[in-house]
Amino acid sequence: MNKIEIAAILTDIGTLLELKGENPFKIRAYQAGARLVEAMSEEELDRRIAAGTLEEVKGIGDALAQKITELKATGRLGFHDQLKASIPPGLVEMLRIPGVGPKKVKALHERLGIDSIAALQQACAQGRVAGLEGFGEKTQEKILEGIRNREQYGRRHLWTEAWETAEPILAGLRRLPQVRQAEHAGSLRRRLETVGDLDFLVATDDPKPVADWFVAQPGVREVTAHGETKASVRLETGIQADLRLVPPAQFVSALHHFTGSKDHNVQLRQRALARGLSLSEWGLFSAEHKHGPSAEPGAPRPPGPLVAVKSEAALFQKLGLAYIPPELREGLGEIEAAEQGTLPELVEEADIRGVFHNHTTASDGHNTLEEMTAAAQALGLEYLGIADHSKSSVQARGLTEARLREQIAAIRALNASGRFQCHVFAGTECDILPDGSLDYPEDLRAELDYVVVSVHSAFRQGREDMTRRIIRAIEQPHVTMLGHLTGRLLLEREGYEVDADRIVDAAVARGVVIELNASPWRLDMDWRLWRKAAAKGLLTSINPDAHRTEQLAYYRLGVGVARKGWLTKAAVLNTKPLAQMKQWLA
DNA sequence: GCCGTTTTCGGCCCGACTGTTTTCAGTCG
Repeated sequence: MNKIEIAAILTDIGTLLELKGENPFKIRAYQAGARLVEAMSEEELDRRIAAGTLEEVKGIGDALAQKITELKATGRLGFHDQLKASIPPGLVEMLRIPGVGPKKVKALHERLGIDSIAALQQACAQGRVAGLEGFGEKTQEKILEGIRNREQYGRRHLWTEAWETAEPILAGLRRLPQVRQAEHAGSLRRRLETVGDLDFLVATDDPKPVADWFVAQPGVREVTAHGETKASVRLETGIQADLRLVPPAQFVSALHHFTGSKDHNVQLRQRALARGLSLSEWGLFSAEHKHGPSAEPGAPRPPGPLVAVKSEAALFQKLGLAYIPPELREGLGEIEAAEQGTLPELVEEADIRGVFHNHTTASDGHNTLEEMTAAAQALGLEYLGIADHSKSSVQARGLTEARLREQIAAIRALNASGRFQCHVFAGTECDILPDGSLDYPEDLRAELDYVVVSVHSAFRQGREDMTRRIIRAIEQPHVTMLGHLTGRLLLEREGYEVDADRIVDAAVARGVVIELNASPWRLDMDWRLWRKAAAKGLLTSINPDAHRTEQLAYYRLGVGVARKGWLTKAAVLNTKPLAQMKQWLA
């Protein structure tokens, strides 16, 4: 059983315990355990299990260590099985309805015998839910609405889609006279590959007109909250947007707070407490009153003196930390690194000098070689790598060997013509065949400036076969880089299963690059794997995989993801200027 | 269930909004 599966079971235990009404801190311990397991590499997990050192990880104690070990060894956990058997599966599903949490599910189940979404819908329609203590007409109506829209509401959104929705709203907010400052926050600002909802933050002394404007925008389908400090709407696309309104003095702490992630915030607040401070969206306060002798349980806490901060950097500094860029705020070790001064100097958009892996009309692209070159030059890029599909990708009009030779000649001629300053590298996206051999022979690969190798067929081979197939492919001569490691399409299709650790090791050993495919649907290899891979010496190339001129700019999206993966300029091949790039490829 | 330069027991991050209440529980982020 791998770490993802183990983490999923720990999370499931947490959910089931919630439905049982268990101690919330016990539930949190399971959830935290799941995240810790996920954040470990497979190797580290194996090593710790074998050595019995799981408990050295802060947040994993006796009970979790034993359960994780049992799951790894047997793939099962008696505790989980029993728990699962004691709770109807429909109850877990009911949790996905907005406004319905564990307490409500428990009440519905115990008092009305409701054990599925279908039964709940029926009970609401019959008016039985409104009569329940703690429920009412509005709750019943909200549940019905939530059931009707649950597919659309539950969906996450591609980062680009969220960005395109958010930008005009942010611009609108900034135009309002009452707005001093406005920013987006949340996973959009952290550049997570998918975004659940949009978070906007506004500094203002006069919140009401701003909130009123927000809920009255075109495209708002439903207003779910409308208060003095917060307004929430559901947009026509199903995406939820939250607006937070704070006085200008609180803007910094609120921006930090709503940028998150949750894990990062929890860790930072714990750090604040350990230093006698209390951190919330309202600012950084002295916390002595909380632990002082006069503090009574349940008594309202007057805030201690405010510790003034003018910027996020100053906020981190007050807590003894270097500035942590938003992309890194995932609670995955950035606070420790900021404390030790070992945060990386992250790659930036301006560092990118050229882009590899792009398609033309020769295969399944929509623009010609010349159009793509002109567009790359317009973006200020020094070089463009063409990589059309190889012959086995028939559906993508993959090039025969003869056609590829023609294309190489055309690219050489274009470079010689002097029509563009932007240099074009002749490459291919060569299929990795099911047995790990390559779609073009060695002599043809040798004629190219670079070779990307990718899997486009036989996705269902299984983890071991797929891993061996890819490793065999990258160990052949004249292979420059591996394309999209897992072939995933975000929100559409899971990637094929691979042992990323072994492939990374093989790539490092052969000096092969693994691409960071920057298409918004792919963003593959996943950012969570890059930090460790780069530490092993792996080089990446941020590749737009453009099929039309506008998509060349996807490299910017890739830079955001590379930053999430802690990558520096030195870890990214296509930050090299043209002359160095030519040398490197020679 | 986890954890300890206050503690091996008694805490565990913090606050807003809604709806159902008349002082607060549940949900959410």
